[in-house]
Amino acid sequence: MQRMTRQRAAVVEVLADSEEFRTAQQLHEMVREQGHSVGLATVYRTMQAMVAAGEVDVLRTAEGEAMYRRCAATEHHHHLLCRECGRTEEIDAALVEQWAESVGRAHRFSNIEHTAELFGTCADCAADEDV
Amino acid sequence: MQRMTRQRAAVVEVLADSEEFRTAQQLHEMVREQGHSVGLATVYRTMQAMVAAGEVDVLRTAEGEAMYRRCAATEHHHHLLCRECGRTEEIDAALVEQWAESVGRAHRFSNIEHTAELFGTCADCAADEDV
DNA sequence: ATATCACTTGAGAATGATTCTCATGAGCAG
DNA sequence: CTGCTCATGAGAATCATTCTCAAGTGATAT
Repeated sequence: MQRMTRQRAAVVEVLADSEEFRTAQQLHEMVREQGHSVGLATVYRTMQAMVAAGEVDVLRTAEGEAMYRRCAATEHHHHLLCRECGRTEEIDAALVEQWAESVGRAHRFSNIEHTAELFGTCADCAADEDV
Repeated sequence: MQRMTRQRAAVVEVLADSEEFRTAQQLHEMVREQGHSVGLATVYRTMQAMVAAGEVDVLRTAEGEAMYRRCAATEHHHHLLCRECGRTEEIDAALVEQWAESVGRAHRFSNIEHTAELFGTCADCAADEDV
């Protein structure tokens, strides 16, 4: 049902060019820097649709802000995010899945979901701070 | 430096009587149901202070809303939260700590922090649904 | 008990992210 | 090309949270 519009294309393109997680606001600004004119509401709508379609990852900062990133892997996974530069590593976490399952079972909870994100300072940024 | 005021006492009491995680808004309402009059801003301020002091746990719902709960354990830990009734299990997650550390090291990230919460349906609520 | 004073409070304004409204615009099937 | 329907955008609306600042009140010394 999704129509391909100029706006949607612009948002998708910016997202595709970006390695890291971005807030909707950042995406909006990036799109206009590219010369396109797209409403903020449209950025939000596009992100919602893509999240629903499993085409992007979402995560929440400690402040509760949503961040989006294109997502190649369709399987469930987690992230390690540099809090300085936003660089993101996609990490495999079979361990966490197992942990979640077993803890859930131990407490007799069903239908377990979980969130898990790591934040840190990447090697490059840590080096910069020594200056 | 924390003064004990009527308002702060009321908030602390409501929190103490509550087993589960509550939003600031819920706490505010509960306090007034108890007959006390406390401003919403004060609830937020009190929660901020208690979080800083490590006396309460915070977590974010998928929608980015903050929820608070009194916290006996002073050590770092995680939660398993029933999405139906809000019931909370405090879980030990030495495994997750180790995982976070080792993943961080593997990617040469320093100063690792992490979030991890589990959501599910507890046995009681699962039983109710069969009706 | 009293005065003192810095820390608290509360009502409402301010902020910031996100969602909604609705009139207008534009894909796309026929 | 036409028409129908969904998409868009500007701004209003919503929601959680924080800020502002005048007025209130613990804690402490007197």
